[in-house]
Amino acid sequence: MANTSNFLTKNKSIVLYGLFLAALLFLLKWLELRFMIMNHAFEIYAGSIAVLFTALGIWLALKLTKPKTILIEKEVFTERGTFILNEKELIRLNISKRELEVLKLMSEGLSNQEIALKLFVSLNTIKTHNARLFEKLEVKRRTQAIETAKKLSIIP
Amino acid sequence: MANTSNFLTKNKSIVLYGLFLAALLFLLKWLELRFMIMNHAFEIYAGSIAVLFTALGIWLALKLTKPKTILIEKEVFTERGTFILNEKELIRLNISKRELEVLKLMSEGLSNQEIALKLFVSLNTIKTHNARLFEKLEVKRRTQAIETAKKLSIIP
DNA sequence: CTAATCCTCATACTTTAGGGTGATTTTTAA
DNA sequence: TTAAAAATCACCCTAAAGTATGAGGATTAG
Repeated sequence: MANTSNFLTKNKSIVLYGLFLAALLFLLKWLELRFMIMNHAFEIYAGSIAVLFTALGIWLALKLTKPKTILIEKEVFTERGTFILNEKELIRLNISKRELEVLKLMSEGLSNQEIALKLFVSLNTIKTHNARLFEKLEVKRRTQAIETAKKLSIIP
Repeated sequence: MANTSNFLTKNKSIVLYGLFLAALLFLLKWLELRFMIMNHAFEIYAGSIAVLFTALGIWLALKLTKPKTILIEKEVFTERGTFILNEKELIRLNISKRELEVLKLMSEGLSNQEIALKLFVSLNTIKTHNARLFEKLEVKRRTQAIETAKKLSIIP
């Protein structure tokens, strides 16, 4: 059932086109009879088909063309000193709140020991946070971490 | 040559009859074909029109409609203004060219060893420069030196 | 409930950074 | 030219940073 449904959904246009053709066949047969009687209906018939299928072609083209996606990077200038946290990057890099906190203090020039005291945790804890941060930011040193984080607007 | 001519003359009627039969067979076959085509000519004609005008419709749609585009605007925040080196501070703090050079590389996240290699000097030389820099900037660590220097517009 | 994160901490070890001291060689400016 | 500043380097030592591994408690999403 799921497969059928899926098939129908995916090939909706093709199915519709098929149904339309079937309907046309019936119409043809019916018109054939009429043709016997009305000799000059042929031009009208041909014209109708032309118009109908032109419309069908247009509809198909509009339905089936994939819209192009154009990414426009709009540059927004900010005043000096205006920091806007890039939350998308935080999510992308999977950086936790605590790690960000450590990163900030690190960028302010605090030593690991000072950060530990400020956050009421042990020095080892800060070191662990650092290691995780360096991993996530793909850097090797705190100075690089600060540089990268600033570029990504993770810290001011 | 004489033989052939003789044969044709003697059996003229038979040959003609044979030829006529052959012609008739051809005619029959041709009529049969024509009959078949005549029977279905209408459908073929209609089908041709349908296909042709479907194509025409598609072509029209693609030609005459603007290409479907979805614009995705991404805001990129850029800080207004460029970096202007604060020479007064450099003079005030009495920081030499070489020291500034080291400071810059330091802020880019390079280790002392990397800076030494880049500037073709020994690791000890870089350490000496650092010590002088920290003294002049009145800081204790490289991270603080970077912070302070950025605030003073000594480095970007 | 439970699997997955997150935060925490420890131990042991290596590497890098920084402090102190002293010295030599360029460069620069009076 | 000559003293001052700048740049270079060495050695020794300590402090801080970073790596690796393991592990327990708290929180949270499925």
